[in-house]
Amino acid sequence: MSPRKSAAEARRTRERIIERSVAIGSVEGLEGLTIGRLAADIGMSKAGVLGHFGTKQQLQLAALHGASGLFSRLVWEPVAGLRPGLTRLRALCEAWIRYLEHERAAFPGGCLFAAASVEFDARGGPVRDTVARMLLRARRLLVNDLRIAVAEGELARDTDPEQLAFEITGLYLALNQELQLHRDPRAPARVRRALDRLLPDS
Amino acid sequence: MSPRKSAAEARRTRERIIERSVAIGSVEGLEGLTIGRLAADIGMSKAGVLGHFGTKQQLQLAALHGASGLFSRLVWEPVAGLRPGLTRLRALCEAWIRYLEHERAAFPGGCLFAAASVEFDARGGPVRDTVARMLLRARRLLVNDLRIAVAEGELARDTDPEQLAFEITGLYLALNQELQLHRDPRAPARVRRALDRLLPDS
DNA sequence: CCTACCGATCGGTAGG
DNA sequence: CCTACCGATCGGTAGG
Repeated sequence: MSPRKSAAEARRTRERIIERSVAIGSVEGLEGLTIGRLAADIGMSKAGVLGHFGTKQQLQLAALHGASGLFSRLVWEPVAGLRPGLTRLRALCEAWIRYLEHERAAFPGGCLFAAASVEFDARGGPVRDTVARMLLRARRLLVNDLRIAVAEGELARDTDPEQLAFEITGLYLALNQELQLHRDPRAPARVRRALDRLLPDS
Repeated sequence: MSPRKSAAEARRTRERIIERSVAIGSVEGLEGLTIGRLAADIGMSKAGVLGHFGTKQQLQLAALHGASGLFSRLVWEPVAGLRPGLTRLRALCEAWIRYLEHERAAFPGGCLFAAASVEFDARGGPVRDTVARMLLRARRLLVNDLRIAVAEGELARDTDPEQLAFEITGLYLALNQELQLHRDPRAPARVRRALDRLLPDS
């Protein structure tokens, strides 16, 4: 029997569980993420894992919030202080590419949001709603800087920010598929070429 | 005890099982497609279902081949006879949009290939390989007509067919996500606008 | 945080 | 194509 842990230790354990959940979820999906497999991976009992979250659904939501925090820290925060508009937008897009390309430790199965999106898109419930909300929030980062770029005259006046954000989203989905399914390392260069055309110097 | 069926009846039963498997797999994924659920849906016993395929993996492969046949019949065959090059390419793209937009009966959870791609991209095995092969085959349809269009002078000489096919793939992935996850009916129009820019009249 | 346990369901098999 | 069954694993709970 393990001794009761302090609140700080319990929090650290919770973080470790979430980190593993994100990694497993990216490979097996958030439904394929089972308590038993997770517990064995971490070296805990099922009840010990579940005690931190209550239900599997709460664990799935915690994994999504963990992945969202990773995106914020690795993609958004490094560029948030740059000049709003085309400058920040380009840096954001580049950071996003690197995130999909290099975060194999956190996401061995590719972007968790791309995976969870198709896994839950035909269901109801809080997991699906959370995935949808987080993806829209990420897209809003694109739309926001696109609007500023148009207002500042950095992009053509007739640019449709929502349209362009949709197309950029497609590039990231294609990038994820190309890296994960086809293991084609040329994909990042393809995205950069497409972005150069979508976001031209005016 | 049901009487033994004729070979023709058995074949029809097999088709019915595959049709349901494609629909369930599009919603629950090909792992979430369980023999028990499928059997209950069809009104058969588990052993009766499994007898047609042997293993779950063979059932998954049969579902993929069924969906591939659907794509051939609904997307490729109607345009295959058109003039190769830009004409056929545009018709192919439009048929592809309608297929994602309207085939809710066959794919209530969205395109089975998009779903299976993220579900299996981090694993090995024949299901993953089959998904990858089928997606590449579909992309080859795009690349093929893009090459012809360039050779015929219908697209700019410096067009990169592989690059353009990659970008079009991204549009379809974004379309699938937008329709399934966000339920946004404006998505098909967005894809058409993007395609008009990617495949301009020269 | 653990052990011990619950009913339900999983993929699959035997035998007819 | 069925019934009856297998061991394994699922999410979750009781109790400490």
